[in-house]
Amino acid sequence: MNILPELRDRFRAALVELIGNAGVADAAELATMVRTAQDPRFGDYQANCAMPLGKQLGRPPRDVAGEIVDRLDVEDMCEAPEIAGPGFINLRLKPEWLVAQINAACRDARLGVPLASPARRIVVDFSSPNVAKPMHVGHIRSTVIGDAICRTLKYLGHEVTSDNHLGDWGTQFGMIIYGFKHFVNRDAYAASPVAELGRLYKLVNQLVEYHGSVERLPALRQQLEQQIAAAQELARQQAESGKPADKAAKKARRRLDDKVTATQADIASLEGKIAAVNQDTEFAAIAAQHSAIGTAVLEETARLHAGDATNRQLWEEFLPACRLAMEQIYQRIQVTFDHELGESFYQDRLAKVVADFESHGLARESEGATCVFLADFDTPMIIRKQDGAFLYATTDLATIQYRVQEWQADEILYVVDHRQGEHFAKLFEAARLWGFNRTHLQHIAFGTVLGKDGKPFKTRSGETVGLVGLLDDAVARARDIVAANDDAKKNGPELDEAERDRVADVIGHAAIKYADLSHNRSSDYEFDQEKMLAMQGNTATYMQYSFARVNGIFSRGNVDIESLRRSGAPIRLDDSHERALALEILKFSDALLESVDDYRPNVLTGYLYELTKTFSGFFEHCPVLKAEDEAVRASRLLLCDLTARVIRCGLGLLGIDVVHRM
RNA sequence: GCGCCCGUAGCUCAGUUGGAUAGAGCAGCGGACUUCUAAUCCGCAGGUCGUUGGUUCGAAUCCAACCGGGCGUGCCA
Repeated sequence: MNILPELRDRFRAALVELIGNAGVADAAELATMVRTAQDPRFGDYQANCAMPLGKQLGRPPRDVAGEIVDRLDVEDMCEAPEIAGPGFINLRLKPEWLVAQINAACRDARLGVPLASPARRIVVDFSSPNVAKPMHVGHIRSTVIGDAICRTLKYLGHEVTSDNHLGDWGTQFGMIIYGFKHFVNRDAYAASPVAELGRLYKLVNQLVEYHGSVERLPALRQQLEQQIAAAQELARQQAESGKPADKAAKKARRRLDDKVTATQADIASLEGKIAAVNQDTEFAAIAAQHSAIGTAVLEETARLHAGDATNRQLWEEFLPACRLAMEQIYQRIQVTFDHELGESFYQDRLAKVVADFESHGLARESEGATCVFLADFDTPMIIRKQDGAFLYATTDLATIQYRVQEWQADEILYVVDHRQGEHFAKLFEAARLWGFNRTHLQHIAFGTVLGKDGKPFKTRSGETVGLVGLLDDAVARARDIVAANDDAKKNGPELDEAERDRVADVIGHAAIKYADLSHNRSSDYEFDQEKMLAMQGNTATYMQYSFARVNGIFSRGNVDIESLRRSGAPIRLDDSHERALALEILKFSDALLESVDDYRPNVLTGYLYELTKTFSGFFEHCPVLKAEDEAVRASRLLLCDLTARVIRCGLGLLGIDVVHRM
């Protein structure tokens, strides 16, 4: 049962009756102004629609509230509604209704969560790493958020297709092919292809950046001199004018100074890349031998795309190894995909996409490239480069066509970094012009993972942080915490070494996932290992602990919860903490709907946190095993069980496991 | 220059079509283990919601300007 939608329906009916077809206000919109009460003193739910309606009707809102209440049919669910303040309508659920609902949820394998109707066909595009590069911290968000969205949508009954749009056709393969041709260590490659390919990628990338830096540096230094000169000139002029510097003058100077600082930082970064090579005479010699590596890499890529036999064969040889390495990570974090159609899958469709755009007059040549010019955008979307190569915009268009035609997608979600916002805005507009205007396309944007310094999370040497190392680290920390806690137990340790390992594995991975999911996806967030493994606050560990604690009750009391569930023993809600817990459990359904409404998993984590806190209150005040009589004991055991089931289900929808002991 | 996003407690963050007294965790202070897991719980303290105006019964939320920060901005993805 979705409580909130049910109440809104009832209000809509009442509002339609009240305002009829007067056209003054939209009853459906006013009905959405029913929400959970902010303060328990106001009841369980409140409706705020009387104020705006009163305004529109030109009548006192309290009178309007009264008329809404007169027409409102909630007698089966709620106590008599109360009108408060300027015209709030406060609702309090009837105890007998709550009892009936919580008992129904207890008997329901879906915990009272109805299936969506109608179900939508939704394609979720997420994770999408470049297969030739090792996965790093930047891939966490897309993978974890996308996975949670898929799981939740599926649970709600939608037809979800998850697709990992792998980067398996880009320049990175040109790099590996070039590296393989010039630098491969055959023994290392035989021993571990992926490690050797990773080394080659890193090496070639570094050489490309080295030469690129050497090339750009003189111009950048010149630019710096000009900027410094401009800044000095401005300062001199302002000094000569004799006038005290006003706000605008100060701003102009600071703007120039900022430019100087930015250029200095760029130069320092380039110099760092150059120095890294030059410090090592052997490395410097290699760099000198491969001075044209930048263009050579692009040529290798072009040859691959053109069907060159050698490069094609190398690509076919490398790809399975790279994918296997990725699969291992996905397996480890328990993320699966229905499809993994990478960029290469669409390569023979790209020419037709461009031709289609041209023939429909949607694209035209500009500066040698084929461009789609769109209203509201200063720059065009380029779908074919001067040199004839296609871009990811082209692939994305082909992908939309495929997903709509082959999978009948009603909706396609792209769980991708917020920095690509403009790309997707253009892509969606271009797709609409192309004729895909019945498919809802949405960019599920997310912010950046930051380090302790508030800047994008990097290692001390400035490299991106590898995903495997990060996971290993989290599990190792979890292992220490599990051991310390188990050792400190009153009656001595309960877990053997194997179980400690297993628990640490679950908790460590959960901590990383949950930390990501519990933040509003559109915000940047600070990656803090200590904090995400903390046992207090809104962390996975805290939820898992609550779950384990419930299980502790069952095992200590030798309770066979399965048979108790089947026994049909009724749940009673006599204590206020029991009532609060039951209401929270019944809100699970609404939390899932809200979480999926704008694809924000943090709505679900927030709900679970509320649930566990409410459970703490119950646990504190309501003895379970030592309840006053058998009926109360059974009722409370079932409430504990329901709490555990919701936690397990909710965490499961976030891709997070539970453990029975910890 | 233009565009998008952000600014909430000492720190990290919630707060989403405008609702009643702005919430958590950490850090600080003070309590609670012979009683179902103290990885916990309870209490205290901590705020001009960047600033200034505006819209209205009501603004952290909407609008404008400004201040501060991030990102993007024609041939990478």
